[in-house]
Amino acid sequence: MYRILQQGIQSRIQSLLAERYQIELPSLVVELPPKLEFGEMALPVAFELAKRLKKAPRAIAQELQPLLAEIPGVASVEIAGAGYLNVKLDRAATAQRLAAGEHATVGGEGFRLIEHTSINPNKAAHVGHLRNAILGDTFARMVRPDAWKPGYATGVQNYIDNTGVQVADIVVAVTVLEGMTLEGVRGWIANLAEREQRLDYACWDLYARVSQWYDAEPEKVAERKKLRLDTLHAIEAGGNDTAAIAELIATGVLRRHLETMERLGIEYDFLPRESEILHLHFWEHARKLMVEKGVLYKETAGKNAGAWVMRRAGAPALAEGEVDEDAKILIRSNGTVTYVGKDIAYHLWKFGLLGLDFGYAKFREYLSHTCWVSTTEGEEPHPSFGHADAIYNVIDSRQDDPQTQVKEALRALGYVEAAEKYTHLNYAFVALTPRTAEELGYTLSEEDKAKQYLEVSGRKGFGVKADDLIDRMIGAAREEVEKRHPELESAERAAIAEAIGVGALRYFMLRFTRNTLIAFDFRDALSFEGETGPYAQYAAVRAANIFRKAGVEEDAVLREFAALDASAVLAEDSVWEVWLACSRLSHVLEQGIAQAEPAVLAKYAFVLAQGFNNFYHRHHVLNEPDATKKTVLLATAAVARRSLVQLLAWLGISVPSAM
RNA sequence: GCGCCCGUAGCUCAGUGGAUAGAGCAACUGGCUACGAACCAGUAGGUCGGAGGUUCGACUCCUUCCGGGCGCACCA
Repeated sequence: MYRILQQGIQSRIQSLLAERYQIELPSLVVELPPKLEFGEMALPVAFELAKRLKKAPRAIAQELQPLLAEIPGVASVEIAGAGYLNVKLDRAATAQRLAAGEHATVGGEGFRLIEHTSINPNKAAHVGHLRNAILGDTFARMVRPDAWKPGYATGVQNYIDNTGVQVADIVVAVTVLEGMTLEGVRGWIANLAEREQRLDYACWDLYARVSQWYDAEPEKVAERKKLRLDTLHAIEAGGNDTAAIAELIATGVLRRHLETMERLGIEYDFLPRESEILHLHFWEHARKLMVEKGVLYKETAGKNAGAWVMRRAGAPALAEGEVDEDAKILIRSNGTVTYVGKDIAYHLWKFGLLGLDFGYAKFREYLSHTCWVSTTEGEEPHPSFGHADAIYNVIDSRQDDPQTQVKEALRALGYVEAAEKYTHLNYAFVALTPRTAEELGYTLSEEDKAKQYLEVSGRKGFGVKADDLIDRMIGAAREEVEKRHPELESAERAAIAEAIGVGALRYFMLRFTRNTLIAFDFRDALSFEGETGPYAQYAAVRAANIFRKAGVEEDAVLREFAALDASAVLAEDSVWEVWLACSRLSHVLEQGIAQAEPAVLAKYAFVLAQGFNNFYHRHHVLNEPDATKKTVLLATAAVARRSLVQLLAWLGISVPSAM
């Protein structure tokens, strides 16, 4: 609603300026003033014009003032300071439109592909993976179509590197360290399942063990590393027991990852696997394309002689005969492809530029849709997943370089538009505070204890496992629910605790902007007070409680409200502030999408909840003697609750039945 | 060496070139016979890492320096 009014005022001013001064202002700043006494919208436009018109800002503001005051929805315009134009809205009119559900639409054409999670399937997911998945899932919720917005057609995929060296490591661990055969592995997995033990947890320890084992005896390092490489090659080749073991473990661990993520409401549409990129020869096609266009060339001199390379983004032009030793190697001298090479092929596929497609098979059924996995053969019919118009890769900032390289390959191949629609949704990694590391039972060196944070490492088995964290969050919520609501049935208490625990976790991962490094600490994460998910949930629950106790329906209240003159009640700032905050919903969503920054919404959820809690405390709705005022207060609660529930849904946070 | 990110209250973080730099936590004061306090009100807490520059105006842009982190492999 705020956005609609804002757009109206913007276009009005733009046409005014064009008429009067023949000035084109493509973008116009309209900001929310720091205090309500300055109105609802502040325009510093007079400052901007002062130089171009060679007039004092205040004089310009005075000229614009009466013209702005005529805009529908605007109650008054004041000039403040050196030339701010402060707009006050017609509160009652704005509130009526808001109550009727009017809001700016968000959405557009084109298929958007969001890739997130992408955990190597050789160990349990940890807290760093949670940040990735929660960021990606939230962004998908912000963008995709739903009951509130048309949105953008969206596909969510989770890339599975099932043939990488990490998988080879876990195969070495079970075959060499544990001495299992293919049959043995099958039995082991079945046995774990019977005892309800998590395969990914078992692999977590094995992976850490085998990583140490490689380097444990100096004279055997070369031999063991060779074993690892041979294992990797056997997996890549396929059609042997080693590959079968890898497949069993990778798929088993992948299923666990999907279970873990589903606990947080995170689902996927498609799981492209590296094994298919390999077996369907994606790279061969990409290579041909790149060689044809001269993007990929064989280096003949210098340190990279014999390898096939590609120039880096922004590399300076070369003189005749000069060698670019900084070029990125895509094919090693021994003929094998590097990670970036495979990634280029995969991204050509994403944009439908490769001329090849995966086979597709059903992998998992969610309540509302199917998740597909890549295969060589595949089944028909299947949905289409490539041919994206825009892509978003949720990948940690440590991959900035390779990501830039893939984008550069697209650009160099002439796919400039695709390169521009390629967003690396990057974020800083998650580390652990020394205190939390010690709490988890790791022994730290004095040097480590002094650090601000410690980097998690799957290889070292150092980190907080995702399921453990989720268990703890829900457990902590459960304790609170038991205390507060002993009267409720156990199943309901469990459901409430789950909503709160998950809400707290998701909010915790979203409240930091993407490039803020999170030093994870249990004490912070387990807090349910202040700027947290439960705080926002609580505000929504309180609003719902009003209606439960009053025994009236929100819709009925809003209908009644539509027939009222609410201006007297809305003149009270403590009431109007809630409406104003709610009116910014689509504005903030649009902003969050434009910046690809879910933290914008998380922050806003807190502000909205805070506004409502404040209102709740100042106005005792059910005891209100004046009938008109009571209806307006009820409508305020209804709109606040509706806005909060919608906003939290985009954050993947549900509102429990009680708190 | 080159590239990217960060430095804001005791701690954790917000802050599209614009008004007196804001929250949460922690500390201290106060508020439940209420739509249940997972809440609210208040107090205290700042050379926005340092120095220059651009601008009517800089936490925000530029330069430089100082701290901290990450990335730049014929590892994946």
